[in-house]
Amino acid sequence: MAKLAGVSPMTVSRVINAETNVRPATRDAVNVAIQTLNYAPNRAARSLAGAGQLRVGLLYNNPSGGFLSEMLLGSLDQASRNDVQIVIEKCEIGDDHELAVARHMIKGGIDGIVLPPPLCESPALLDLLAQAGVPMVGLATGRAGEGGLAIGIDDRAAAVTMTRHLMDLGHRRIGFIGGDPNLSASGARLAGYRAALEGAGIGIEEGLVVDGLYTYRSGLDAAEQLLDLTEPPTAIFSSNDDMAAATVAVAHRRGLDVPGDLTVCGFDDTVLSTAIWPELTTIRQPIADMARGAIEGLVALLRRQRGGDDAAPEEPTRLLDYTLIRRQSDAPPRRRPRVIEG
Amino acid sequence: MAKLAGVSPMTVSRVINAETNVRPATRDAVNVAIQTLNYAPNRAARSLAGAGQLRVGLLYNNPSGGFLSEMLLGSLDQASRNDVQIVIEKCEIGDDHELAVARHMIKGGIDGIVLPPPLCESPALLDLLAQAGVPMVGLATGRAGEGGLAIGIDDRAAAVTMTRHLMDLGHRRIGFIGGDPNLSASGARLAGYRAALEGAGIGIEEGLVVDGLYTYRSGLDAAEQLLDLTEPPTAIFSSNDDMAAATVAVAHRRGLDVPGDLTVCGFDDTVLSTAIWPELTTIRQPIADMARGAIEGLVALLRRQRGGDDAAPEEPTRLLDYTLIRRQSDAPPRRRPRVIEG
DNA sequence: GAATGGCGTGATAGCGATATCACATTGCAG
DNA sequence: CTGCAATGTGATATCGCTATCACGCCATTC
Repeated sequence: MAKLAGVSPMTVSRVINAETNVRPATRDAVNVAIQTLNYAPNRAARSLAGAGQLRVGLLYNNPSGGFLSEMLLGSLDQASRNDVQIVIEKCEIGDDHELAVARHMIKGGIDGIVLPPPLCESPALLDLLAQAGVPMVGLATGRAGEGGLAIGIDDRAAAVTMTRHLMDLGHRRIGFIGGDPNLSASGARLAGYRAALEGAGIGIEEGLVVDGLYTYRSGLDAAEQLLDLTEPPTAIFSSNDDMAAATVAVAHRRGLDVPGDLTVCGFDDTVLSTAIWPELTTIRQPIADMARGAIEGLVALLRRQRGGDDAAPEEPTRLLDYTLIRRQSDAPPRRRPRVIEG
Repeated sequence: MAKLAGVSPMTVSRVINAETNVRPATRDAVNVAIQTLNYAPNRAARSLAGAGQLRVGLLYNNPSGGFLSEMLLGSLDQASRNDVQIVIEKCEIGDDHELAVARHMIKGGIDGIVLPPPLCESPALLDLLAQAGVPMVGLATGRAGEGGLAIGIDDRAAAVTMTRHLMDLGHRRIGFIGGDPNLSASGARLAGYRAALEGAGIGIEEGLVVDGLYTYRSGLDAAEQLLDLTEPPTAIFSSNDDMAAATVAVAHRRGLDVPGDLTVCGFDDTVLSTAIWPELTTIRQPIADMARGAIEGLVALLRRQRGGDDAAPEEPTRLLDYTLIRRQSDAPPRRRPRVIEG
């Protein structure tokens, strides 16, 4: 019994059902106990006692393996806590395939849905869900849909943090590889980069900003373009790890040492960032925590609805903390080109 | 209540469960009532009172993101089909941390456990589980523990397939980067490589076989070693994708084109294999299917046990099909070193 | 400073079945 | 006719959770 650890029988139930009227401290205590005991509520007892089981959908597109597994881990963990059934489905984007899959899910009888990027930014999909009356929560995004929830990090602030970090190392010519302009996070990251530079009194040089698409290949092209400049940057800040990894590859192919000759930083802290050498300095998003929060928020919303309380959530978008993970891909710039003295 | 019609609460249960000690007259009366009321017992209540739901643990160590997410996807899918609860936990290896986590799970009351590599090859862990009487199933492995199940691919045959593929392209000097010798799969892959070469009448040159540890860094070292040979290989077959990716990086750093100057192949088809350029030709294991099979097998075993039937499974280890995925990292060898003619 | 109201928490009573044991019956031996 | 199995049936506790209401505490309010 979780009650032994915490000190309450009923309160556990409240935590499990993501009810709102539990003091955060108490909630945490219960959660710790849950984790410790590896506790999972008994379905039979729950449904016997009343509360039917909720089913939430998780529709994903094609995030990196690291993102996907963290998302799954977090969702599952929280789902088992809340005794929510999770229905997972993958979709392609385009040809309205995402809509077809979503319709399928809705017909399957889900009560709510979790959408990671880029799906959480598809207007057609959001419309469909709104019409079907299926509440949704956006994962790793800053923008909540109509009446929906969102959970993510402050991308702009994170980009500012990273850019400042590079300036603190002494860099002044910092290249930036942007992400897919259709995603709001891309704009936020670019804005952060700009703001940090301007805040330091360093002008923006448009040649140092190159667009990518978040893919390794696009990173290859972008890096080539930056390193082809007559006065190339001493550091490159890439909007995700895949493109940063590509940048490292290009640098190596050109005989540049990373981080000796070129500092490279990524964003997202995916597996890739530690799978290559040197390992990437990057920004870590707490994906698993976001997923937990997404499920929890959705459950709370659904239960509130079920209880007849139709009030919208007070705080539709929740921001979690990000972390700058420092690894081996950054260093101060060399003072000047290497010259053999003698 | 059926009892109103008949006149008994408990007796109904007896009738429903076909117990013997009910007088025919009473039984008939109850049956009539059942028919009249169109009564059906409540599943939730029954399982609450009697047989509980199965819970199986999934203990993982630190597989790549791709492996993890596929494993999760497959397990979940099957778990929801079989109405099994899954408890997931991560552990480190060493310091007996895996044992501690396993004990925790056992105390948490799991009925069986799924173990991906390398955990499925830890003797201490297998011992612990055997003593606790927790059945286990090994995932992506060829070796079943004592009385346990295993599901995987035929690593040796897969390595033969890949090696033959390289020979079909025209390669004769094929380097091999081995994996952690503590895992049985590593030995099987090496054996397959050897068998294929010998089968083609090509002798094994020991200098072409280098040990790695499945990590990117170890791949870096191994690749350097192979390419430093006075007569380097024209193709390198690496025991996993991480080391293959490292090999590509080393080749690029040395100005070698992949696959023009060097063919590189991996094993596992992890995300990494498509995250880099050129994308890797590799062997795909159907991880999700394996996970499904693992859960399914475990549930069957547990239900059989619970039913008192203590017969061991007919077929403790199941092999699934692998696939050779051809991408852009392989090509026929160049006839001879490039020479400028003129 | 007493009254009021909101909020977090605990106490209690089931949900619909089964296990277990106690209680009638009955049958038959002594 | 008494005594004691064997047999059929009911009473009760219990499974693990949630609904509901009552309680104590604190912050308002006048």
